[in-house]
Amino acid sequence: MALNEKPKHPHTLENSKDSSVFDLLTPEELKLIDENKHDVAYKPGETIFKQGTACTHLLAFSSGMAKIHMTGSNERNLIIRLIKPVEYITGAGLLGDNIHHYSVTAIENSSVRFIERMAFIKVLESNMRFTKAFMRLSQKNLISTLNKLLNLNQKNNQGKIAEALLYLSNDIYESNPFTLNISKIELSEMAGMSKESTFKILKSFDGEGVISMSGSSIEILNRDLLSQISEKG
Amino acid sequence: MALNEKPKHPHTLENSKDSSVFDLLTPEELKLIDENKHDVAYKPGETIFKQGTACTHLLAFSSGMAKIHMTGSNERNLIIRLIKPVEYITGAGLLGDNIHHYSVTAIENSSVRFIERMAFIKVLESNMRFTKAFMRLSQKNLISTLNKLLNLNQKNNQGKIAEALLYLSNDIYESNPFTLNISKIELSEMAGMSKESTFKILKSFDGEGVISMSGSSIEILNRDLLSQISEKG
DNA sequence: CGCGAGCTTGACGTTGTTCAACTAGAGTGG
DNA sequence: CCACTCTAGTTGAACAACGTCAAGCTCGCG
Repeated sequence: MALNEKPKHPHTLENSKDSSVFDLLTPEELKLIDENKHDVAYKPGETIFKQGTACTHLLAFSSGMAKIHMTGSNERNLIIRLIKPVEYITGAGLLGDNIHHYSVTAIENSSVRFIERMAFIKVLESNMRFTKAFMRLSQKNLISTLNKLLNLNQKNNQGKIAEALLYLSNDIYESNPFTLNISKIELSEMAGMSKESTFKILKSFDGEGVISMSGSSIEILNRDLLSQISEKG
Repeated sequence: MALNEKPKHPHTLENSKDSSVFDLLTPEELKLIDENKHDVAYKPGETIFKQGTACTHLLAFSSGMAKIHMTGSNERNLIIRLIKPVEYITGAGLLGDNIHHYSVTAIENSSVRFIERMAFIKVLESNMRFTKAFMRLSQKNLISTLNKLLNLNQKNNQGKIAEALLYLSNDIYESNPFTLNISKIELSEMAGMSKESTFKILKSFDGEGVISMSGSSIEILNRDLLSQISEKG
């Protein structure tokens, strides 16, 4: 937390209201974690871990913002979702094949706590409330991935952009208007389409009065219509 | 198992070699499960549970075959994956919001064991080896969902069909040639595209000697080329 | 017998990607 | 300090991919 020099978006800090599953631990368990962790600070654009590498630590994302993304055989990039504190990241392989199945890259100055796999597993073994809370978090991630799968597959490009804008306003920035801390190219990678299509659709939304956009700041003017576009898409 | 009158595809039974996580339970734990379960038999096409309904049981899929699928706001259907025994199904909400986030429908005569949520949670609490094994299975599901997300988003239709055929041959039927027990419309829902495109691509693969298809039986003739199409797609 | 579902094919139009060209700003090295 | 380069952003035109529509076919079932 102390590592985060000057967060551009103060709301990321407010979100520490998301109570951490680690609050469920006993002092001894916290001590075990504490003896088997290290903290690292990242600047925007820096890779926290990369898809395909060995997965040996649980990540506690403490401050800043990051993106979870994947690369397929065609070198194109898909952003699965954005990460805000406090979030725990397993790389989808921590308890299985010990391989990271996606990459995580910092978007803002961020601090991350790396907790050694065995210490994490020991705590899982000793604290069932923690384990159950952790399983609930995992299920939430699965649900959001399933919804993303459905949305990207079934919606047209307008629907995908509408969806992405609502996601950013509701879940990430929790404000309206909001200022993007990701490039519009990254927005296109979130929506799973070409950057050109993204620009054109944003422009048309702006022209039709659904949103108002200037530079990287966006205001949703007609939330109902945007929701409809996202639904019908 | 006894419920499955006449499986069309004997390989589904052979797959009981997938050792069940329930083998890790003690006699007392098995007794608890046994006292809080019921078994149901399904015919092809019957709904086992539906997206949006309350999620109160863990499903142990014991015999037959089924599909996990989702429906979006546009009424179109997407098949997430196929289910063979033995597999455990949480509806993605068993430990979280207690809502099924996808539907499961039988493809063949199938038998399913419904285990009451609280009995399952009690066993989780009493048996950490079981819990860890269960978490590993959950991560495997997440990984396959993430890969599906990437594939459907980044591959062209030829690549999607190639992928689907390889999945069916390698993971589902574990044979070549194989006979589809799903319709080609369902194949198109697996690949996330229109049925017409599916037909045309299958026909072109057949014409080019990549596969040989007659009715619902398909043989992969050039696995390397099919893999390449799936990769490049 | 008739109906509906799956299947099949071709024509057509839309959507969305690709390509190409250009601007602006940030960072680099001479 | 200027030229150079690289990336993000922006737009339009051309093209390809894909979905939709329409028509007809077969088969199993009521």
